[in-house]
Amino acid sequence: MTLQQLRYFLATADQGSFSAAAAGLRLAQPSVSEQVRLLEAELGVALFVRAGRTLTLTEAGRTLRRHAGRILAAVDDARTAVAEVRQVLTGTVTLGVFGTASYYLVSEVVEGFRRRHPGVRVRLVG
Amino acid sequence: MTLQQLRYFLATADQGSFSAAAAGLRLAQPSVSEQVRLLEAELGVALFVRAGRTLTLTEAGRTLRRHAGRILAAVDDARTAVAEVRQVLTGTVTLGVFGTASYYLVSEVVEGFRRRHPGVRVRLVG
DNA sequence: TAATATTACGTATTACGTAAAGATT
DNA sequence: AATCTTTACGTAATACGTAATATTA
Repeated sequence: MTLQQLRYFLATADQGSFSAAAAGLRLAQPSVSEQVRLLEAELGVALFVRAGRTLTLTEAGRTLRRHAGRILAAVDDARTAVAEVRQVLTGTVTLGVFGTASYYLVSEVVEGFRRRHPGVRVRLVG
Repeated sequence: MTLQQLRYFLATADQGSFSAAAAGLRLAQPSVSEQVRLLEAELGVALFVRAGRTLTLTEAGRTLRRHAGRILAAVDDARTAVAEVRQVLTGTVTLGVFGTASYYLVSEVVEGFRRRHPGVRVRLVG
């Protein structure tokens, strides 16, 4: 089970069609079909009932649909959370330091900070 | 971002080492390193600070760790839920039918049922 | 020097697209 | 006939392992 497969499955379930889902995902239909087929194979259940050209979700399909939505939402949350941290920890900090022994005193702290936050540029101004 | 990458990342964070994580996952170290590196590249943030041979999670890494745990748990939930449905909908139903016109009457219902639950074997006994 | 991480590179897997066939309305 | 799905197959991307290099305790 991959996130990609869950996305393709969800798009197909939403659209009720492989071709429509593929169009929305800007992919060829067979690619979408294949991934859904692989997902079904791994889970050991049919997710759709193919009756002619009409697709219907099975019970398993409806179940997975709910869970897939949750999973993909959690992935988006993760992205957002990390992006926010990156935002915060990607800038420049300018530090004014006065007094002779000061460099010594701050160097240790600054080094530790730099190690933990490599994305932040630390400028020391004497 | 793939589930695989999240698994490798989580294992590495838990073990505090690429080699230990790789051993646990029964993979070669470079494979694990590479996937984590790709994950960092996609997110645009370092997840670990490489200080010598010691790995430490960055702020972004700690954030992702929490979310990754949630995501992978949600995936397990999905698997379990689908497996339960499969369990229920993979058996044999034997239906005793009496009376002359009965087959006609039930056939429509049975066909609909079969369509919705292809995993269930339906036996009709006259 | 023993243990760990990174880099380099070849191989095997796999995701994708195009093309063709099958099926249904 | 037109639309959709599946099958078949070749190609490109990529995940993996082995080997070599670098780095540190």
